[in-house]
Amino acid sequence: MKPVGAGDPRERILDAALELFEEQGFDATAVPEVAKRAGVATGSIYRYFDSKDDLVNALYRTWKQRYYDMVLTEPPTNATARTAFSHYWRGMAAFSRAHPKAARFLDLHHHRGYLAEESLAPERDGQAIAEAFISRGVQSGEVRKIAPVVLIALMTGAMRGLLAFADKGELTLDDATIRNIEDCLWNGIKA
Amino acid sequence: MKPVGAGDPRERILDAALELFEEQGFDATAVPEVAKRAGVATGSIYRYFDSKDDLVNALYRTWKQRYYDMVLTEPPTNATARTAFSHYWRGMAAFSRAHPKAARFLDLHHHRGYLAEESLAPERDGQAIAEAFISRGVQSGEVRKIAPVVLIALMTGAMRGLLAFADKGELTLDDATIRNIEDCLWNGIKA
Amino acid sequence: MKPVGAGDPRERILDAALELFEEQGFDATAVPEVAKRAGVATGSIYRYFDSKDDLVNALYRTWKQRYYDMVLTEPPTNATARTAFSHYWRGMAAFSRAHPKAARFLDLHHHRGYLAEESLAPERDGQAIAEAFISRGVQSGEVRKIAPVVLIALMTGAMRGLLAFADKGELTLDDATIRNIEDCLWNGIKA
Amino acid sequence: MKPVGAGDPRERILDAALELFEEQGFDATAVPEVAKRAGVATGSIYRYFDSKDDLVNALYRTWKQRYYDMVLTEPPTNATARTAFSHYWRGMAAFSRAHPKAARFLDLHHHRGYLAEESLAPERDGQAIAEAFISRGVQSGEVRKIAPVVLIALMTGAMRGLLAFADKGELTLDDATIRNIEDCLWNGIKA
DNA sequence: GATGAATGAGGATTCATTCAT
DNA sequence: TATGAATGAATCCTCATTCAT
Repeated sequence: MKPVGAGDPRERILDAALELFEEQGFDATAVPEVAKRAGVATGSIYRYFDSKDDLVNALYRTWKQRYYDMVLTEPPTNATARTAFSHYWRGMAAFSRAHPKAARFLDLHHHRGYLAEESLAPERDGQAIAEAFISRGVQSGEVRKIAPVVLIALMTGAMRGLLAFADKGELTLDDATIRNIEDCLWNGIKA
Repeated sequence: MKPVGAGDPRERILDAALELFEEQGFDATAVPEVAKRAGVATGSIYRYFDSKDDLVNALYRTWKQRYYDMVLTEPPTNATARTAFSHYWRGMAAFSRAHPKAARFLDLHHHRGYLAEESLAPERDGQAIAEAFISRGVQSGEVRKIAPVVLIALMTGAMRGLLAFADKGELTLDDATIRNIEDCLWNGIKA
Repeated sequence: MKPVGAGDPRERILDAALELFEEQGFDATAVPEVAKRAGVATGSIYRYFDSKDDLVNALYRTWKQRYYDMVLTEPPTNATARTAFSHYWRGMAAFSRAHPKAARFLDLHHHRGYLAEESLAPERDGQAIAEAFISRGVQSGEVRKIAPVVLIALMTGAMRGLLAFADKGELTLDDATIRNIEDCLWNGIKA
Repeated sequence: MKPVGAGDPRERILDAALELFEEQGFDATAVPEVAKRAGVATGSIYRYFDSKDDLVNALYRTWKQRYYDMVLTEPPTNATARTAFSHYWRGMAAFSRAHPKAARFLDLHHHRGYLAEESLAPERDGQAIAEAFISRGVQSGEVRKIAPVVLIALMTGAMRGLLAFADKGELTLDDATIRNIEDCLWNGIKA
C-alpha cells in the first residue's frame, strides 16, 4: 500500500481517506493511518480538516457532488423515455465503473447522521428528475405509473447489488452486463 | 430506551446488540452500552461471548440464518416461475417487514471481514436456488436467460433500496408497494 | 515520590492532584502523572471525574470549602473586635500551616475561569462577615472605617506573602511570626 | 483583539505574550497565537527567542527589571521613615496602576521554576533595601523591629490583594484607596 | 453465575518547533 | 530576513476486557 500519488496534500488526504474508509470503515480507520497513506504527517490532516468527522463529511460531499454531476445530466432533447432511462442508467454505471471505491463509500456511508442539508439538496434534485421522467413517460404512454422513490430504489438498488457482486469477483461490470440489467429494469418500468 | 424485555440473558444481549449496532454502528457502540440495554452487567457479556467481535459474529450468523430460513423455502410443487418468483420475493419482503432492524443490520454489516465460511454456505445455497429457478424458467420459456447473480443483485438491491427509503419515511413497505415492485421485477426478468 | 497513602480512590486522586497541581501547575501536569501518584490506572481518573477540568474544579471546591469551614467560624460571643480579629487571622494561619499545599493551590488557581457560582457563595459569606466585623468595630470605636474588601485584601494578601516566603524557606510560619503580623495588621486597622 | 501596535518586532512579541500569558496563562497560550497577536509569522518568534520558555523568561526578566527600576528608587535624602515608606509604597502602586497586566503577570508567574539567578539578584536588592529601611527606622525609633521579609510580605501581599479585587471590579486602585492602605500599613509597622 | 470497578493500550487531537521558499 | 506549512511527540480521553467480590 504505497502512499497515494503526488499532488495537493488536501487531495492526497481525501484520496487516502476514501481508500481506507471504503476498505475498513470509518471507525476502524485511525487518523495516522490516513496520514501515512497520504504521505503526510498526522498533524497535517488537521491543517486541512477540523476533525476526523469533518474529513468524512468533506469526502462524502465531494463524491456525492461528483456522482450527481455525472448522473444528473440532461438527456438529449426530445429523447424518448427509453433513451432517457438509458441515459441515466448508463451515467450511474459509468460512475460506478470509473470510481468503484467512491461508489461503495457513498453507499456504505449513506446512513450516518451526516450533513442533512448539504447533501440532501442534490438528493432532492434526483427525486425531482425521477418525478419529471415518470410523469412525462406516463403521459406519452411509455412508462408505468410508479412512485419516483420506487424508481430510484430500483435503479440504485440494482446498481448497488451489481457493485457488491463485482466487488466479490462474481460479476464484471462490463457493457454487456450493464445493458442486460438496463433491459431488465426497462422492462420492469415500461408501460 | 428501556432494557430489552426479559428472557434468556444471551437472547437479551443479542437483541440489545442488534438495536444498538443498527442504530449507531458496531464501532460506535460500547460494550457497557449493550450490557445496559440488555439489563445485564458488563462482565456478563463475556460469559456469553468471547469478545465484542464474537458478539457481532454471533448476531450476524443468527440473523443471516433466520433470513435464509425465511426466504429460501421451497415454493409450492409444480409452481410456475411466476409463482416461484412471487414466493421468494414475498419471503424477502416478509423478513424485512418483520425484522426491519435485522434487515438493515445484515445489510450494513455484510461487508465486514467477518466469517467467510460460516455465513457463505447459505449464500451459496441462495445462488444455487437462483440458478435452478432460472434454468427451469428458461427451459419453460417463462424467464429470460440472465446470470443468477444478476437476479440476486436485482432482488436484494431493490429490497435494500426500498428499505432505505422506508427508513427515511419516504415510502411504506405495504402490500401494495411490495406487489408493485414484484411486478416491475417480474416484468424485468420474464422472457 | 511514592503514591499517596491508601484509602478511597477518589480521595487518593484528589490528594495526588493537589500535590502535582501545586508543584507544577495544572497545565503542566499530565493526567497519567496524577494517576501514577494516586496509585490508580489512568482510566480510573475518569471513573471519578468527567475530565481533567472537572478534577481541578472538584479539588478547588473541596479545599475552598474546607478553608471557609476552618476560617469562617464564629468568634466567642461578646468578643472584642481585637479578639474577633485574632480569631479570624489565626484561623487563616491555622489553615495555611495545616494545609500549605492546599493554601498555595487555592491561591494559584484563584484566577481560572472556574465555577463562578459554586465557589463564590462562600466568598460572599466572607465579605458579609468582614462587613459585619467592621461595622460593629466602627460602632464600638475599635476599628477604623475601611472597606471590607480592603480588610480582606490586607489579610489574605499578608498571609499569601508569608506563605510565599515560607515556601522559599526565608520565613517560618511559627506562632511568633503569626502573632507578629497579627499585631501589625491590627495596628493597621484599629481606630 | 488586534495585533499590538507597530514597532520593533521583538517588542511586539513581548507585548503580545504579556497580554496572552496574563489572560490565559502560559501553558494555555499557543505560540502561533502570540505570533498572530504580535502581527508576525510563527517562525519569527524563534528568530528572537530560542523557545517558548525563553520567551516567558525574557518577558519575566524584562518586567521584573522594570518593576524594580520603578520601585527601588532612592527616597529623598534625609527622608523620615514615614516618607520613605510612602515613597516605596507609592512606587509599587504606580507600577500596578501603570502596568496592571505586567503586575498580574509577575505575580502569577513568580512561582515557576524559572530563572533562579537572573531575577533573584534584584530580589535580593529589594531585601537589602527593606533591611536598611527597617534598621534605620528602628534606630530612629520610628519603626517596629520586624523581619525584612515580613515587611515585604505585608506590602506585596497587600498590593496583590488590592490588584486581585481591582481585577474583579470590586475595588478601584485610586489615590484615596492607595493612601488608605498606606496608612493601614504604616500604622502596622510604625513603632 | 453475576457484578461493575479497575485496567491500560490505543485513538483523536494539539502544538512547539523546524525549514524550504 | 520573514514566512507559515509541515512535523510528530505528547496530551486527554475512551473503551474492550479482566477479576475480585
